[in-house]
Amino acid sequence: MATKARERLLETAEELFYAEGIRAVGVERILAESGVGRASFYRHFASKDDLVVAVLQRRDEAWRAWLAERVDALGGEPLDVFNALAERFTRADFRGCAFINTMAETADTESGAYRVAAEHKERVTTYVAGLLAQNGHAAPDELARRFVLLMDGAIVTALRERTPAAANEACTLAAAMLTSDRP
Amino acid sequence: MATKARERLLETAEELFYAEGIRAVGVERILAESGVGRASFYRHFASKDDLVVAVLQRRDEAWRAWLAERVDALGGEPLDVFNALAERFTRADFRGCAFINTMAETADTESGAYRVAAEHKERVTTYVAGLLAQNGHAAPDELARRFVLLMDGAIVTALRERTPAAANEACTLAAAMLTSDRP
DNA sequence: TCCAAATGGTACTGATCGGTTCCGTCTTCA
DNA sequence: TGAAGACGGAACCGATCAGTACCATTTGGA
Repeated sequence: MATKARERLLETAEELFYAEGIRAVGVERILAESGVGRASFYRHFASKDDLVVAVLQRRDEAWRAWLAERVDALGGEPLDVFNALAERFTRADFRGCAFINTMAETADTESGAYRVAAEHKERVTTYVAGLLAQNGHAAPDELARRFVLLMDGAIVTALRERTPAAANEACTLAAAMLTSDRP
Repeated sequence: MATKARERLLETAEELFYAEGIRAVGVERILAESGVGRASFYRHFASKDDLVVAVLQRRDEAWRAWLAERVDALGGEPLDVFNALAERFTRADFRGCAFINTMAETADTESGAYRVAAEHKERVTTYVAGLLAQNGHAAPDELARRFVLLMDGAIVTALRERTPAAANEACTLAAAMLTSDRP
């Protein structure tokens, strides 16, 4: 067995969903591109929706692990999240935030996909709050909420401008917020 | 003729596209909900993509007209754009920014839909720059870019939190940016 | 009043959607 | 070596997709 079919399905689906959108990618495409048989697909996932949820959960963990790793490598300060984002924005395959995109194209807020996406943002917020607390900032929860607002604003801006400039601007705004916090 | 078929198609499609996503809404649905015949649809629009572009152009103008009207009514100061947004966020049918959503679910940056969406954001930026210049702020173009970043961040945050709180937070960040600009 | 244009309804196309079923093959481990 | 399970391929299902063709009706203007 080359690679496990399930793993190949998750990898292929993640790439395609992120690049073209969840609804735009049919099961057919995923099967063709992954080389997995139709029957095997439905042995691993009850439905396409199941696959979508699994893909998003997987990406949530990978994304947050990546962020923590990059922030740590860049110095471990809260503002480094924007430097990490700037790196993402320059990637050729950058297509915004997979979770924002999911919420944008998934109307049903009760669906599994929407839930996982919303949860991802909360977890990122929690991570940023920890980072802020760790660096001695007061009211880390409130600051973290604004950090994520700036991060999402930067991501959406980068998606339409296709340049990493937005990361720096958001960083500047965040820096002003932090300094005004403790003069 | 009750209402012109074309107008009914645009209205119905705009509602459905915004509420459920462009790809999620088929031509069938639009016809059923608008009461327009299939043939009439294709007499007015060469394809669904044509309708999508027309809907987005229409919404772009309506949205910017709405923003200008609200800002004017609220006092005409740049920060009022966030108060206007707060009003939008409380609407029961609020589902984020139609243009961000369009870019999120449209992978092809060359498509008409993506182009109209990206253009919309530029026009909003231009409007905000004018507002800033009108109120005597230096470097209005640069400030406007950051304003729109904050607006988009607030919209995305409001979409997932389903509360208008993000508008106030973005407003606070923008206010800090303006005051640090001229002390 | 009469005619041309606009309209709504229906039937149809070929393609694709998500999902089920069966079958022959390959891998893994005892 | 043998058996069990994982696998890929293909045929098939009903539903829906965007789009076309034809026809009867309604409308607005002359």
